[in-house]
Amino acid sequence: MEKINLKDYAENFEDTYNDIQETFPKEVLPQAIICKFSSNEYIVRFDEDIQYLFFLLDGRAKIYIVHENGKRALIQFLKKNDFIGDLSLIEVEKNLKDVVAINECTCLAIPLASSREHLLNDKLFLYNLSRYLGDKLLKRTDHYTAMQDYEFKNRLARYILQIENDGFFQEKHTETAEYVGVSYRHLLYTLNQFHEEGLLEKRGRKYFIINKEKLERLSSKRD
Amino acid sequence: MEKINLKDYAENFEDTYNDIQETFPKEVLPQAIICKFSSNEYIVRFDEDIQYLFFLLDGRAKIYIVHENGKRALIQFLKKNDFIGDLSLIEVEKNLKDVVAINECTCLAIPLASSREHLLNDKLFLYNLSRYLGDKLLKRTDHYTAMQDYEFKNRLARYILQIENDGFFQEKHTETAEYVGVSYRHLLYTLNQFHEEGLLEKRGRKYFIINKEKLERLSSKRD
DNA sequence: ATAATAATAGGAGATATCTCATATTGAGGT
DNA sequence: ACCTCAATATGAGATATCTCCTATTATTAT
Repeated sequence: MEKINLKDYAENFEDTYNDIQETFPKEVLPQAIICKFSSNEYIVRFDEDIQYLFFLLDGRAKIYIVHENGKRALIQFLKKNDFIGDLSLIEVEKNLKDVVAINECTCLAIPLASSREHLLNDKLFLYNLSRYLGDKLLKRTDHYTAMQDYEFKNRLARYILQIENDGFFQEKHTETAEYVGVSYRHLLYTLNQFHEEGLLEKRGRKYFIINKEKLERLSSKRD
Repeated sequence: MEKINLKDYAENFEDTYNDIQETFPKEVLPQAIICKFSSNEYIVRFDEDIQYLFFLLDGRAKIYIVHENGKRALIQFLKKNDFIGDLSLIEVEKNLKDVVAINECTCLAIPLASSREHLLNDKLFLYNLSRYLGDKLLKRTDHYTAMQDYEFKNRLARYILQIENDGFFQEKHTETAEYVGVSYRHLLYTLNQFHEEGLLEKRGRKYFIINKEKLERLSSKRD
């Protein structure tokens, strides 16, 4: 992890810095720094205290919950403008999560010890935080209730459409399996099935969507 | 649904009224009323606009999410001091949920139209709302990730211990099945299995826990 | 009180999904 | 460039869980 002075960062990324100034009360910024994490680096570990509230400025990361039985579930992908440590800030978190950078991640890091009080006394920040948490709650609920009410091929179709890029589905299968909550083996079975049914085509190790309509039908219906 | 004047209610339930005054900014209370819902009555319907922010003062209710494929999932049980309509208040909700009273429910009802602005400008209320949402997010995540990482008998053991009363498990099987996310049929299989393994005993139509330790072991481990 | 509806209960068979084993290929570190 | 570890791929067999059916009790509503 590499630390950068916020001032130095601000000079090179004016637009992002403006966003930051609108999101956080000005009292906390003097203490904030920029942290850069490299791919696969842990931003937060489930068994260590968290010292900062992070705000993701660039890059992608993923949150895992670690269970006592050793299994872990990928519960969310993080992107620009997501918080890390929001639940620790408001002190409701009991079990921390693992947060791992997927590619290089640039984060604003606000020290909790010195800034908590400022943050929790800022009306606008609290309002935004509520909305952020509410939105997260809804998305997570949708994700998980879908697991319960749709069978896997429907959920997979949905996920592919959601994360597809230029018609290509190129997520790591290991990660996909953890996120959609099935075994790696079964994911491959279903991907093959999609292939045989003429929904996807394999190009190198990526899959290309060749029948988007059918995929869309599958994603929202039974079938 | 029966409406009661807040003043009248306050006279009979002083303690609860004190709680209310601490939870909500005083500007909104003059417009608030008390609503009583009877057992199985809908407090909110997924296809109708919500006009009030409700705060549950007494009784139990349950939230369902309704999916396009017709299935619905019980996502949360509500009890005293839970909000209903919190996500609509902050306007992040897209798909409403069904909320159904389990027994008689008494709610404080605050009209959204006239009170939204007051609520969202009150620092203390926003702080409490954030904590409430954060806590809800954590609990819901735990519930659902457990579905993914533990097999059903573990989850059922956990649920029984969580909701047991004086050693009796007496929830409706239909509701339990919807909440823990398995078919009614499979729930019965597993309950019978617990019976055969000497964990539960059937008394009338309730189950009585006769080996709590073993149930606890089952609830947190593989096995 | 009686009909109607919801909850409990269990049988039989189908299948979605898992576990374990094994081989091949790709990427990161020194 | 070489080694190691992670990711991809697939087979075979086991099982957790589902769907559909049919009775028998409770509850609720008229």
